[in-house]
Amino acid sequence: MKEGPDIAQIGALIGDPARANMLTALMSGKALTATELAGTAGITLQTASSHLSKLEAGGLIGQRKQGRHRYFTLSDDEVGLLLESLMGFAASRGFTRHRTGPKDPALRKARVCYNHLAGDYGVRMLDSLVAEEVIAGVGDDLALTEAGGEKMVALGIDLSALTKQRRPVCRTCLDWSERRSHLAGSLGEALLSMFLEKGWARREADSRAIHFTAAGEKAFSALFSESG
Amino acid sequence: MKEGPDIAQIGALIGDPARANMLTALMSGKALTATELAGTAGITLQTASSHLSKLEAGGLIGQRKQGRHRYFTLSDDEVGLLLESLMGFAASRGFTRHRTGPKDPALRKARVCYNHLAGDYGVRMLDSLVAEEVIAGVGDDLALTEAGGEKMVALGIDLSALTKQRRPVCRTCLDWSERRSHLAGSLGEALLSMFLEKGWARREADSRAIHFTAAGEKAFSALFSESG
DNA sequence: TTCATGCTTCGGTTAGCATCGAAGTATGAA
DNA sequence: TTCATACTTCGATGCTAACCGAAGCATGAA
Repeated sequence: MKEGPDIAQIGALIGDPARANMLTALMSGKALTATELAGTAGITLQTASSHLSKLEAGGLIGQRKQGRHRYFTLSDDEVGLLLESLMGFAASRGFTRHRTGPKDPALRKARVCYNHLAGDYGVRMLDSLVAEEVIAGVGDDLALTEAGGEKMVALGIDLSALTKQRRPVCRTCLDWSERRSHLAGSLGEALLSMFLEKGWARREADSRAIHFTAAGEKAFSALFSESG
Repeated sequence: MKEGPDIAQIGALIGDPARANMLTALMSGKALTATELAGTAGITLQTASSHLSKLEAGGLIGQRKQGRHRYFTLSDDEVGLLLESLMGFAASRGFTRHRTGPKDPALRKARVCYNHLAGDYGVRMLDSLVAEEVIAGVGDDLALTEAGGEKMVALGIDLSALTKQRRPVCRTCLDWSERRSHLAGSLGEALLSMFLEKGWARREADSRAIHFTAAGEKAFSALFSESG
């Protein structure tokens, strides 16, 4: 009689290179079709289909049909957090797949972590939010302060929509490149959406990298300065 | 050219049932021999040896020779944190290996998480430490307050020894049964050691469960009351 | 209806790896 | 030295699962 949950099954799900590549691609937060995922994994459509049904059975991904396409996404934030922490661990043990390519600095600066901002910018943002006492709490039990809520509303965040959701508004996510926490949760998602909508930043195609415009950099730094 | 660290390799390492069982056994924090680990995994010594060398090559475990024995342990806190978070995720997706056996409530109440206290008691302890402002901080960047440090010294904790180590003094670890954070890091380890040394609690054999004595319960509750 | 696209299912092949028996090495005890 | 214990290495086996070709199903366009 073994104790506790079975980590071998999820390990095995993530342990296959093709599946790991698909999951990493889905960390971009985009909904991708089976064909696209097969491409990034470098396998045929049949094989990809088999992998996708396994991942879905394991609760790691979900799909929604739209016409004759099937769009796959990670199931929820939890999966994103787990994958990001696995990446951090992998990096700490020297499991890398690349010879530190040209994309690498961009990824470390700012990238999508499923649905929120990660990398140097993500960590700096959380640091600033804490320093300004917009967010308070210990461990993963973060919460918006009252004054912080007002600031977010002033920024144009629809706070009531966020709090209605079942998932947490604020949550930490261990950044693999910075090895410190950045902000996840529905607020983290809303802030990234805001950056993109306001044109402060745009997503790179086929990558998790986020590129800030010059104006965006300025606005971001003004809002989330290091001094708080 | 794939981006980021390679999560497939660690996934594969953890994904084999025999290896997962060994790692889970090592979450007890005890140093175990190859023979013992082979027993818990239900495999022969040869097979276990092969698995152990793979885990060691992957940086998940380390060994120290002592006479003709080889004692294996998890490499460091990081591995423990990762495994615990994997257990939480596995539990959330319904990957369990047991029919909620009799040991289960004991594990959820108090157990070893590699080298610190987890379960209901672990979470309550961190809550109390935060409420009493012994510990402050956001996300994983926890720190002892000045007053908190004095309290720990009063309890008999050798604070200078803890701060000399390279690893963090305070750290959060996501509890798989409570789905909230408990205290890890060198302080978390020191506190658990103290409980065991003072006879407040003892470890169950062949299990991660921790059993508190009646006197221990009382002392623990007095120190870490919910009201703070 | 006819054709094209997107994806799944089936069947058969192949490769990798977990497994164990047997032999080899190292440490300690007698 | 001799034997026993603890573990590793080698070699062979067998099973699983990843993989793809081919066929089937569903949706949409013409």
